[in-house]
Parts: sequence; C-alpha cells; structure tokens
Amino acid sequence: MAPVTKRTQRRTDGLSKELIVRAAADLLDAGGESALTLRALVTRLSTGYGAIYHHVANKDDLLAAATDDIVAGVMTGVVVEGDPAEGLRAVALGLFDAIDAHPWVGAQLSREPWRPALLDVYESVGSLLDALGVPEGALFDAAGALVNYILGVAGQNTANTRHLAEGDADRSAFLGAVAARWSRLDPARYPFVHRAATHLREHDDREQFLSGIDIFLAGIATLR
Amino acid sequence: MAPVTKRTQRRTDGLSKELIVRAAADLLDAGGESALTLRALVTRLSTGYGAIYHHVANKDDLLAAATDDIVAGVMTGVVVEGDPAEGLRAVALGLFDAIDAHPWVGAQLSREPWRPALLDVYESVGSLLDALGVPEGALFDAAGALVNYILGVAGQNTANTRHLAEGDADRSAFLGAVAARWSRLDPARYPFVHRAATHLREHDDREQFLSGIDIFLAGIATLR
DNA sequence: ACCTGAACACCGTTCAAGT
DNA sequence: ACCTGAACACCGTTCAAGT
Repeated sequence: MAPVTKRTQRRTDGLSKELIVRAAADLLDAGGESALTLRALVTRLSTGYGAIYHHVANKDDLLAAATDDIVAGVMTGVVVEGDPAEGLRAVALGLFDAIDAHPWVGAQLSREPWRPALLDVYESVGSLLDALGVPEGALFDAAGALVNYILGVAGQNTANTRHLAEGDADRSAFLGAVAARWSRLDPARYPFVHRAATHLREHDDREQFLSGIDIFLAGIATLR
Repeated sequence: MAPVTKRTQRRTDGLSKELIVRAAADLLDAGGESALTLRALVTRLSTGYGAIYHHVANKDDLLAAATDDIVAGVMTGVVVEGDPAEGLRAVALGLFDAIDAHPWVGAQLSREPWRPALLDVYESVGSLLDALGVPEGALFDAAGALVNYILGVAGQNTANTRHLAEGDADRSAFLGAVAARWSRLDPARYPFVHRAATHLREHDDREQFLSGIDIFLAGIATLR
C-alpha cells in the first residue's frame, strides 16, 4: 500500500524573499522581537533553514527588509500637501503611529538610521522645512535634528510599550507604580519629579510627542 | 610531593556586585554589547557562574547597574548653576558625551527610560525649565519631550558610531559612502537629499545635536 | 535553482555539590 | 554565605546531500 498523503508535508509553491519577510513581520507583530527566530520561521513556512538562507542573507537582513516595508507604507500613505507645518506633523505622527503599532520597527530604525527606506523621510522633512522658509545655512542641521527627534522619541516610546507588553490594564498599572515611587520621593531633594508624579499618571505619549514637535517647529520658526 | 601552587587558581578576595558591574562595564567598553557574555565575565573574574548569579539577578540587571553608574557619574559632574539655558546645554552635552564614549549606555537607556538613574536627569531638566519661566501647564510635556529628545538622539547617534566600530578612518569612509550614494540619486525625485549629500560628509554629530537643543530651547522660549 | 535537516559553535541560566 | 562547573534548553548559521 503506497502512502497516499505524506505526513511531513512540503510546500508546493515556491518560496520568495517577499513571503519570508511577510512571515517575519507577522511573527514580530504577534510576539515581539524575541518571537522572530529562524526555527519559528522554518516551522511557520514549513521549510528548512537553507531555503530561508537562499533568499535572505541573515537575520539582520530579514529585520531590515521588514522595517523597510513598514516605513514605505507610512510614507506612501502620508499627505504632505498644503501647510508645510501640517505636513511635518503628518510625517511625524505617521512614523510615531507605525512604530507604536510595530514596536520592533522603532528598535530597528534606531539601529540603522541610514537605511534607504529613510530616504523618503529625509526628503519630505527637508523639503517641508525648506518650504517653511528655513534658511539654507540652518536647513541641514534642522532636518537632521528633526528626523533624529522623530526616530529617537518614537523609538524611546517603543521601549515603554514593550515593557508592558502583556495585559490590558498593565499600562496604567505600570505608570501608576512609577508615579507612586516618584511621589514617595523626598520633595526637598526632588521637587520637580515629586510634582510630576501626578502628571505622569495621566499623560498621553502621543500627545507629548506632538507637543514636542510643536516646540520644535516653534523653535524652527525663529530661524526664519 | 604536594603541589605548591594550584594551577586553576581561585580568587582569594570575595566577589561583590560592584566588582562584577565594573568588570561588565570594562568588557562593554572594550568590545561593545556583544562582548558582554557570562562566559567572558566568568573567565575575567576567574569564578563560576553561580558566583555571579549570587550577586546579580541576571544579565539585564547587570547592564542596568552598569548604566546607572555612568549616568550617576555624568550628573554629579555637570554644573547647572547660572543661566538655566546654559545648565540645560550642560546636562544634554554631558549625557551625549557619555553615550558617545560608552555606546552601550545609549541602547540601554532607550530600553529602560524609567530607571531610577534618570531621576536626577528629569529633576534637573524640569527645574531648569521651571527657572527658564516655562508655565506650569506646559512644563511637564516640555520636560518629557526634552529628556526624550536627549536620550533619543544620543541613542540614535550611538547607532552610527556602532556601525563604524572598527578602524580609524572608517567613520569618514562610511559617511563618504552614504554621501556618494545620496549624490547618485535622481535630483528630480530627491532634490533635498541630493543637496544634503555634501553636508553629510562634513557634518559633526555633536554640533548637530547641540543645534537641535538650541532649536528646542528657542521653541520653549515662545511658551513663556 | 531551490530546498532539506543534521550538525556546529555559540548563548543565558540552573542547580546539585562543594567549602 | 559564598562559590564551582557540568548540564540544559535554547540561539543563528553552515553545508553536504537531495530534487
């Protein structure tokens, strides 16, 4: 009796870098950075290690490609017409929200800020600042600082989210614990932090990010 | 004949968390994040794994403690008297330089922004902004944004340094390669990046960081 | 060309056993 | 209390062998 179905099934359709990258992104979204292992990828795609290494140089390459996809998606979706300041806010918020939704993107962008995927980010931030009237001499520093701010803070924010990855009410519980620790501090030694404890509990990361952008834009306006 | 000297020598003095943390920092400084392995630590301190785990909870604990030491050193060394804006620049530059000298600190601070070691950073930034006349309603957002900016950008900068960790002339060679790639771009599609290529080659990270701080401070001045 | 999967050289962490 | 070091359960990556 010949076996009709082989139990260890092999994929019939061919593999591709695109397919592997998509699977990697799914693993990352579902379980965070530690969930992306070659072993997990091999089982999910029901192949062998060699098959993956045939399409992808190594794990870093895989992470970089997955990140490029997300960034590209943000930049094609963002509207930069009309008021330049509005355009800058749109780019910044687009990246913030994408990193918020895919925390692993933040970590990756901090590690590789020269990625080709960021070209479009530099381009739109630079030209929007230009449109805003920033003089030539200050333009490149300002653009660099602003992009660094966006990536840095969004990535920074990622760290917070990652810390409270599990439960639902965990976020407020975690912030509550930090706030409690802060309010227990000696008000003579830490007057500001002591006062800040109340604000910490109710602060919104996204709003704080935006108000940082606004401070930055107000500062840039003085360069005109 | 009794053996006079045992070849596998055992340390005669006791171990301590402080000793372990210092050794960890040395390994990190010398070889980057990947150089800190429990095995390397065990040989360097000529002990066993259990000895280390007796003083330290795990590797994360070790990294956090080493980071705390560096940050504490910065904050005790920084002068925050006189002009509040000067004080803010001093704090920012102090952290930038420390992260530049110990790139692993940047990565760690991005991962754990609620560390007790950062309390003094929040405190001095907050009180300096207060002294600068930032109104109560905007104070906490401004302080959060500024600290995020400092840590985010300094950590971001770490990533660049890490990429060109080896040789001497590597830095300019690497930037030159990126600049060359940028100037090869279609000037119609990437007008800004194309122009920026020249500036990239000669830009100074520290100066760009500082000009970002100044933009931020100029923006904060408008809140008054 | 594309894929398989055993094997290799590493990790961090544990734990029974020693002093 | 403090330390030892073999053992465990993982990693990413390679490579001879298959189709």
